[in-house]
Amino acid sequence: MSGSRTREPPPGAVNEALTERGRLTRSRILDAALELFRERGYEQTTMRRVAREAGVSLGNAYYYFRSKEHLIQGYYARSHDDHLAACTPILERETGLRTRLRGVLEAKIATSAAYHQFAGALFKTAADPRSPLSPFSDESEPTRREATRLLERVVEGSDVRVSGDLARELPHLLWLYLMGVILFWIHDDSPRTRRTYRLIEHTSSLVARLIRLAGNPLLRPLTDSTLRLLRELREDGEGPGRQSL
Amino acid sequence: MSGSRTREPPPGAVNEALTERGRLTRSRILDAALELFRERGYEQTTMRRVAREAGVSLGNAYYYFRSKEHLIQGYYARSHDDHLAACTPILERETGLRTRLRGVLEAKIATSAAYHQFAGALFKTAADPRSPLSPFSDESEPTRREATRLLERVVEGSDVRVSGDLARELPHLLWLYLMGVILFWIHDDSPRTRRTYRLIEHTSSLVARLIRLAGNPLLRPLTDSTLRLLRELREDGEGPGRQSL
DNA sequence: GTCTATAACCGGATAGAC
DNA sequence: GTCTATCCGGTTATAGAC
Repeated sequence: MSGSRTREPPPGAVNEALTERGRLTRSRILDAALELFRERGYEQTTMRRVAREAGVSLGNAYYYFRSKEHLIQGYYARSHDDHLAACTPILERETGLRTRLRGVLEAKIATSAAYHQFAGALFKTAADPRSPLSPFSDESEPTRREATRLLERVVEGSDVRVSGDLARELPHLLWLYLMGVILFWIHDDSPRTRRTYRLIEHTSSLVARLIRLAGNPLLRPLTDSTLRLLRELREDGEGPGRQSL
Repeated sequence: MSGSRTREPPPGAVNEALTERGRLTRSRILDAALELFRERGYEQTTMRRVAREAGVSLGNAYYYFRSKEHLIQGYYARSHDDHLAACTPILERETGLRTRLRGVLEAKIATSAAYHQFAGALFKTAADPRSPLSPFSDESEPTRREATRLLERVVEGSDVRVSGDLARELPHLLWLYLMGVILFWIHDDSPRTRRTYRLIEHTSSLVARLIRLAGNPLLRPLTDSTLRLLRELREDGEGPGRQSL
């Protein structure tokens, strides 16, 4: 509200401007935070405790992370890296679209398992459109782009050929699909999130079949309208931000 | 944490056990809160201020609303009532599925317009699966059921005939679709949320066409798998809660 | 038993000294 | 870059008035 940003903004996610000691301190704080998040969840973890575990003062923790929420960015980055690593063997081995899709989705859930409880609280702040943590925000753009790129590889490396317009939009649509699966997973309290795996098993097959059908004459008008809609929505955003759905 | 609920739980959403004066006080508090939310948003509204505007003490406000978040339940109820009222003429007049669907969705957005900014913050707490405010929570079941019922009327009153299995699942699917539109709206910062209206215009048409196509032999297997999946997911929830997606 | 008011507590966030 | 001292607002405890 009373926005008078007189001084340099705190480092935040960017490590570049930090000294060697600074980078170390920052990483100590982040490690402590992630461990506490895993152990007792987000809400139950106080900034005071994070600072204490990391061996720094409260104010110092705020020097490196503008807010408690900003600690979550660290989680995002790490999570995506884990996911990428887990996907590589699948994408190198498999060629079936359904199998590739399923493997990538399952890998996301599997690598996130330890943070299932935590992810609920995480999503709470992520859902706020004004939060930099929103998956739709400008600040999340790099991670979002990387994830979309991964989904592009899923299609490209498969034995299914997709035509021009659809090929362009498909990665974005699949990213939305991934978001939906994650949303489901967050709400899934079945043992070992069994239901999410079932959801993935069935929907990956559905989605793969749909993609194959998209070019069929019966569905052609529907496919075209959908693609036109997506393009329009992407284009008519005014001002900066929020353009890429 | 130290949970010793020795006394009766505060009234909360249920008005029944209140005296006339109590009901009045409660409503004064809610009115004050909603006005402040509209004026300055959720975060910027303090409980102290709400109490002051309503002419009661801070403690008194907490007597009627367990937490700041619980004030939001009042918003939900009022919002749904407004929506219902705005829908009635449309549902009585129109018979085309596309038109009915579009009208109902547009009514939701139009009646919520004044709370657009507020809704962002609202969604923040609503996205937490453990929050009673989550649209998927047990506590939201009544409102969810009413909304689903409304969408059932959209289909039933139309000139499109839908077969047994699909007819049963369709209202739930349309409710999910509505949630998706609301999610988009929350993130939509175009002037007068123009993009959301465009989204509704196009997707209502798409969805209506899809519903008509669902019975087609080409799509039959896909339709059937989808319905089977939905039934399965609904059924294999263990324990109470979270059963109805 | 129904309701109101006051005084804390606790944790996220900030200011400013070193 | 790091600390200490505060602020501020959600929440709770509790004392009592009707």
